[in-house]
Amino acid sequence: MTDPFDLTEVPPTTVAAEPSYLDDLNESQREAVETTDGPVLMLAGAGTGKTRALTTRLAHILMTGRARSWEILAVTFTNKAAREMRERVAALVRRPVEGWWIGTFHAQGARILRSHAEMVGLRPNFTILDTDDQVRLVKQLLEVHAIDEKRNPARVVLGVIQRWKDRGLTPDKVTPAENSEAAEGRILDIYRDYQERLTGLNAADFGDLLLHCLTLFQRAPDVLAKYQAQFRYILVDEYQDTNVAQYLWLRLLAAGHRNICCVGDDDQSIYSWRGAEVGNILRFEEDFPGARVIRLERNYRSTPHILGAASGLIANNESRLGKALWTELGEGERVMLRGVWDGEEEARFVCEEVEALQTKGNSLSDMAVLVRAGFQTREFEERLIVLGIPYRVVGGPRFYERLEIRDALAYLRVIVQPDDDLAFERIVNTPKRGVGKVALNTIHGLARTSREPLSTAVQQLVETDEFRPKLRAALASLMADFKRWRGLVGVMDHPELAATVLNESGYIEMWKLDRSPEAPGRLENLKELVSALDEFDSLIDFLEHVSLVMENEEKTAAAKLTLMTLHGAKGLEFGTVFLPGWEEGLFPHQKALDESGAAGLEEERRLAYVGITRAKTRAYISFVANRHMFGRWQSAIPSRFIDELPEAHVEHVSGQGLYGGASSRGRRDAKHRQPEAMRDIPIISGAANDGFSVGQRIFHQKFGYGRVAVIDGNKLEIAFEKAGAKKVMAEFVETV
DNA sequence: CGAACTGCATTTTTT
DNA sequence: ATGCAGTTCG
Repeated sequence: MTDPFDLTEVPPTTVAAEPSYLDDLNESQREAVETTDGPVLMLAGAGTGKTRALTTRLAHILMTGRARSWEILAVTFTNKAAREMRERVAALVRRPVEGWWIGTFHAQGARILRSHAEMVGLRPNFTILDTDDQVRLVKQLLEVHAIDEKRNPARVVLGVIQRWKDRGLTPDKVTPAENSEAAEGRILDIYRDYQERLTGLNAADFGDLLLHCLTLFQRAPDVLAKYQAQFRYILVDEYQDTNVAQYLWLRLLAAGHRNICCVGDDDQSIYSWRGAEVGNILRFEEDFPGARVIRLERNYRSTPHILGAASGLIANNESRLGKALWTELGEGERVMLRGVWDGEEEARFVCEEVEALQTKGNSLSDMAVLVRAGFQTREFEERLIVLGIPYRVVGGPRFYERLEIRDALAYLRVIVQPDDDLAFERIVNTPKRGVGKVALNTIHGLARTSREPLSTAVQQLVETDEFRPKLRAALASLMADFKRWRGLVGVMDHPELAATVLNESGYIEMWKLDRSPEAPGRLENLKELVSALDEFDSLIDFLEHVSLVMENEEKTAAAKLTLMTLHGAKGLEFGTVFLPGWEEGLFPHQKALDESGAAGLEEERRLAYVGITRAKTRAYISFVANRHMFGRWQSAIPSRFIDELPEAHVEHVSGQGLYGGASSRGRRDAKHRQPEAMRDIPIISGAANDGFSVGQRIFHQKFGYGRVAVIDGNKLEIAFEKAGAKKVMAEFVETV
């Protein structure tokens, strides 16, 4: 100790005693915090204090002066996780934390992209599309390409494109073999056009936020180098959920110093269907040679029986890194297993237990029913209503995804960005202005031929006689309204402006006149939207927030029983967890088995593992003999996962032997396909708008034959033989 | 153009 | 059963 040359006892940057925040950590957590440099894989099992380790690590890097707040990049998947990390780090370092890079992959991607948008053909104020916009765009492209939407629904095509994006594939990188796998190899064309349209719209979808970054880093090594130098430390949460694009993004950013710490649990990888690659975490040591792998195996959440049941189950999986969770908690209760006749009885059983536990002093807020699929909540809700037990269903449509909110946002978008065609199209006939398919086609046709935004096309069309007077007046008034509203930006404060727009557009009125039961709620939501605007500095700020942070702000007042999907439950914990519906076909879900085979089964098993490990003290698993699904009764057999639970940790509670009956998993007849012969070919030939001369005889689809009277640019005044004098766009006139 | 009718599929979800 | 989307009728 007194040897002046022995520096091993003295940490490089701290002089005094060890910082107190390290005291609360166990040995492996501490190792994860203090191994600041070089690649680290923190394998953190369920309930092992991973968030604590991660946030403390971040704080440690700051407090020891290894980096300043803007030099640490911390990425998460959800805004919720990002917020939690921010709050916890802020609490640890106890000083304002400005300008730091803690956020979702997408938010960070967007932040980088806004600074270098021009490198990928965008302007810095690009729009971020929501799913709705994407689907509508793909739909339009399918029409243009005359692809049968029955065989290739827009959602499916978009899915293929998104999976490509998840894998970091820009259109030029998609191989012919991959392209040929769906829709007769025509999706790549759609993908190309889709990207082109996005660029034209100055828009990016979520995948682009990362993909464009990759392109940017490749095209501009100096920009990449700048970020590599800036982010001296990188932290990644839920690494098992990263897709290839995110992996490449991280690898590029970490390439220099390799100070990257990835936290995850291969046993909790349940998102492969949306592009997550478990391979990323399994391959970490190869990707980052010399990586330190630190296992967090001490569990602070669950009793030994619960851990034993979960561990025994997950041990049936082949591809995993392997962990052995342990706990010092007392033994506790075994996992309770119950078989019942049908879903109704299952709901009754669960609710009885809920009431019994409540009587014993357990709070409803500490119990949850975790289901495989959303429809399963229905039977529980019915029973809960009968018994008057308060509950909440997590995972319904989120605030910003509601129809009325999207409509309202579309109005605001058109005000801020007049050439936001997707938004414009959404609201041009909402409320009804008499704009039908035909009128919309006309507008689209003009916009396409003259390469203008839809709103410009409409502006031009209302100066002609193309539309019947009523429609023309309605559109003219809409365009005038937009002009006026745009004039109010900066004059009126934005919540007031939003209210004005919603009122004057007739949108509010539309819902007031609507007598459906949802209408009042929708009006409520609109009010909420307007007041939400208050918290932002401008409309633009607000719209940026909405596209990236689609959040459900739930005000939790009274204690309620939680109903949600297993997927939704990841990362949460409850004293008591009910896991109903453990039947073959439902869990593991037939679709997962059909589509992904053995890998699908393993993912379902991980989902089961996630479910059990949510429980602190009690877990109930139940299954029925008969399940009412899709309007049919099906006899069911208990899930294979039930057999995989170690006997020592489970207990069958009364009501055994009710299941029986062979599984009758009816194979559906192969459906014969209907050849689709009809195609809607656009009628209007794109005749160039030049070459007209006064007196020339022409033909118009709607007004018939006539002669050109006046030529005003691309607007023509025609003396029609039957319809009289009209102003029309040259695009819609054919020479005879 | 919009309302009524018919056929059809029906997991999981974030940004 | 149910809801959605596409087609047909007024």
